[in-house]
Amino acid sequence: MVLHAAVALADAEGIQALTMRRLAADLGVEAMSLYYHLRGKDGLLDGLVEAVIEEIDAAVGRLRKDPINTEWRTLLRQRFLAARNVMLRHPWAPGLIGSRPTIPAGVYAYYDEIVSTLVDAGFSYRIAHRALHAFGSMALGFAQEIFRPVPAGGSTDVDVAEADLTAMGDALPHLVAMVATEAHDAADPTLGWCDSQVEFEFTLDLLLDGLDHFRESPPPSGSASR
Amino acid sequence: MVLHAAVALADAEGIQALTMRRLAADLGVEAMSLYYHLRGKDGLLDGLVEAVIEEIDAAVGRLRKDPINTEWRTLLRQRFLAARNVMLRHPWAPGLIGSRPTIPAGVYAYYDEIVSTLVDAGFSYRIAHRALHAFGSMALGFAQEIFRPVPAGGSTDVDVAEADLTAMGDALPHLVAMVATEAHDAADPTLGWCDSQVEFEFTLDLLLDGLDHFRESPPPSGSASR
DNA sequence: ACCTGAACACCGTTCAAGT
DNA sequence: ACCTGAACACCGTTCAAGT
Repeated sequence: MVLHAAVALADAEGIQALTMRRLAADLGVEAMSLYYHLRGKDGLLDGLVEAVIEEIDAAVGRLRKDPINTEWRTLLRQRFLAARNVMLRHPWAPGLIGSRPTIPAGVYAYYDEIVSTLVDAGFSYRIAHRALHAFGSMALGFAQEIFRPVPAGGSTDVDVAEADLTAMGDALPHLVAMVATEAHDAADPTLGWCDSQVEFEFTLDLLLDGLDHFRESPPPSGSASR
Repeated sequence: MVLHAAVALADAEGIQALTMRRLAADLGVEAMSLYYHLRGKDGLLDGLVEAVIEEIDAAVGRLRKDPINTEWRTLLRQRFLAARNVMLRHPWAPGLIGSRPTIPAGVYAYYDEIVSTLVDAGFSYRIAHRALHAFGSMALGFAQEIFRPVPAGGSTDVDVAEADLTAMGDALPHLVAMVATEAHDAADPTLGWCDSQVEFEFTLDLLLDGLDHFRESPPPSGSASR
């Protein structure tokens, strides 16, 4: 298994040691042979991301079997702790996922499950969407504008993410429904369905409100919540 | 100014286009000339990070002049929004800061100011520390274990961050005090002063508690906060 | 079906040499 | 003080050729 060897190499010596030539050497083969099995280095990196997602899914699957985890709160809590454990085993993973120019399908499926948990618990799609942003790096160890990626080299096609999602169709029912709802309700449709400024401020206020309870001296007047 | 040209190049064509040879070409010079002005490519990247931090500091300095911003909440809120604006101009910056093997001094100073704002508002150092983790990517656009970096290639020296901090001494009074307090109070000192598992769960519960208020259907029994 | 050698266009960097 | 050419050890990748 070439992917398994790649994960082992990245774990042992860091992602910068994962080189086509080095990976081939570990497999006792010439670098050019890898191109028969992989779609270049990008294919390799996409494979690594999928492998990590699968590892998290496996851990979450085990959690699901435990009857203790039926409540949305503990379900998400356990899920994120499981994801964190996997990331601690593969410290290169968050950075890799965050830097991939295209979002591997497994990541969408992962987020779809989170939205599913939230809406089943009584959250609206709008709040589920905000929760996704708020979780940020808690969910997969990296924080990025998932649904409107800035491709690091220009080309800010606003609709690309939406097109991607609807193309994926039935496999991601909750994400598709979420996007549909948000796009319909949007105050200014030209902004696209996801106004990341609003999401950012929502998360920020969530944290500031929560932290405020831990203050040990009285508020210096007029510190009402927003 | 070589740093200015580097920022312009990264802004225009992405960080992967920022190559010693390409940067030199933009400056009308040979690649080898850069080594006279820069400590290699690492020196260039460190310089980029410092430049971005300075840009944020400049924006925050302007905010400070506005008498509206005296309360900790609005002060931090405005600071993070300013940081976000800078990051939007330099989309490569969060990833770069997060991937740097060593943390540039300006980043420490930046966090020192945040801690200062928090303790002045009545937060304990312990909670200030947790707040720092909770803000995560809000503060600088990237999420990482700032104070115990995993250097992506092994070598997990637990005390390195603490040694760094104390060495920086008087320039970072609040950070130094925070580390001292936490190290003293630590239940298990062998863990180091920063138990990132605890920080992770604190942030997670902060978010889950905050989100719970937005649920639209009643809790399915027994959904007490933790 | 699977692997390979040679080659190409790139990297960052050193070093002795130029002005 | 500042710049340079040649060279080195690396990258990812193509392509025609082997078995």
